[in-house]
Amino acid sequence: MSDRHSALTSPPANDRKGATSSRGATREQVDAAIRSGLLTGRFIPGKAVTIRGLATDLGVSPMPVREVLQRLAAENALEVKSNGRVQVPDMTPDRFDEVLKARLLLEPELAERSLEKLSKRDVKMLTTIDDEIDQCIISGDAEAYMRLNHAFHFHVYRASGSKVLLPLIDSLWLQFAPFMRTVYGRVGTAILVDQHKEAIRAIEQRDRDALRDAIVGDITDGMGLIGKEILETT
Amino acid sequence: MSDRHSALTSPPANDRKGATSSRGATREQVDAAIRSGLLTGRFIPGKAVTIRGLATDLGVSPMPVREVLQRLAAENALEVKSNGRVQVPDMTPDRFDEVLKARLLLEPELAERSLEKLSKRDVKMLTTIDDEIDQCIISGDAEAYMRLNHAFHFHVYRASGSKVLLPLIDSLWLQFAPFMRTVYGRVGTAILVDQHKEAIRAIEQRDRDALRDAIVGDITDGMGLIGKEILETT
DNA sequence: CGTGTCATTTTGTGATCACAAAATTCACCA
DNA sequence: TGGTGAATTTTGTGATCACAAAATGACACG
Repeated sequence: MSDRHSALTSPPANDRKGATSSRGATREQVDAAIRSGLLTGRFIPGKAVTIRGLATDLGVSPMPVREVLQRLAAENALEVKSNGRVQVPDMTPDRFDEVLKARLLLEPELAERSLEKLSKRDVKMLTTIDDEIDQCIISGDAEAYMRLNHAFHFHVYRASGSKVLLPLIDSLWLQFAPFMRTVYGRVGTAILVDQHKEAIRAIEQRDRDALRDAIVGDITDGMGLIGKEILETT
Repeated sequence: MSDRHSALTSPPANDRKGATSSRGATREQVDAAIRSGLLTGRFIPGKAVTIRGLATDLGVSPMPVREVLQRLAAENALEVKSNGRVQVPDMTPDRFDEVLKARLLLEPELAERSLEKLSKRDVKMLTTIDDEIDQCIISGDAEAYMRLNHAFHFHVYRASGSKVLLPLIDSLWLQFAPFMRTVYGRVGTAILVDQHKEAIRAIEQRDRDALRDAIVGDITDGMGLIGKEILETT
């Protein structure tokens, strides 16, 4: 067994300390790897995640993995079952509905707060990201789409400088992302509608309400309609 | 040094295995202890929290403490500095304002969703808690007040059965509780106004808007006015 | 009296180990 | 052939260790 579940980008045991080797560097690397894996849907909901498995995949000892798994469990991105087993939580209709409503509650709010902080440079960056998103939708690259969609939203939200709402939204994304990946895998990316252009226009025009509407539209279009899939497929 | 910082209820190395010894029991015990300590203000903001210190306080090995600290750091209840040191985050005006607004955004919403699930038995329980709260305000027992106030709010919120919003609110409480404790220590508990009675009445009458208003009032009264202390004392 | 330096202690981190519980495999029998 | 039991492997957990970085304190010097 040379290759494991291969949910991670598994650099072949490359232990180059050339990068930053400050305090807790290994843990941060593991954290970033697993987080990225969750956000791009490389982990399948319901599938068990083992400490030793991830450790060998990432070429580190089980120790930092244990801590990271606890962190992600605290953010409800992972679920620790009663037997200690860790897995990506299964999505239920109730949970899906709750995450959707929570997103609609928090994200337009934070986007509006970001509005005044967003510069022309940010608009340029967002436009670049959005262009790449268009290509991903056409080419059907779901993983890249998810990564870029996350980048787009959080580029906006991060501008707010929020230290409270932003982590909450982060938690929400970690919760629905793995499930959405399975949805895209089933229905494809063709059904995706790009609502980002209206958001960009709203930012350019400094229109608070229009930005809120664009975010709301993006969330409902991205999750709302295709999310109903779980009600029939299960 | 026999006694440490004594931020915990330090049972004298009582290793009673008599209780539940299921998987991860030690970690849960440590988690509950530290969480409770944060919510009742037994940890001072800005003060460093050491792994070995807590471990010896709780009579366990550093290992479960490490994991719990990571968990709480993920919830922004603790802060890991660049040198790896863990401390209770210092409150800043910006952060305080953000937490306050986030509470006003989430808690009335979840309270409203709880409304239909709350039974007469719950009203009875809430009334009992509120009576004890009154006594704490009179006697000036800030720690008991905080514990009961938390119990009151979360008894309402838990009824909603929420698995998404509830953890987010949990995170918010962990963030502001330690700071509020220092506020109460400075201005006393006499200034506290009890808004819970209106909440109870709203629940009895199944009045959604009244419940929202009561929760909003409780949050603003409890945090809003006295929170302005930090703007002058700093 | 203040200040910089050096030795000591404390602390976090990653690794490894031992153990128990759980899951898995597999042989054996009805 | 199908299921049931034990044997084996896997896995999480708590503890301990070694190491480096950081904090602390002592002490000498200006």
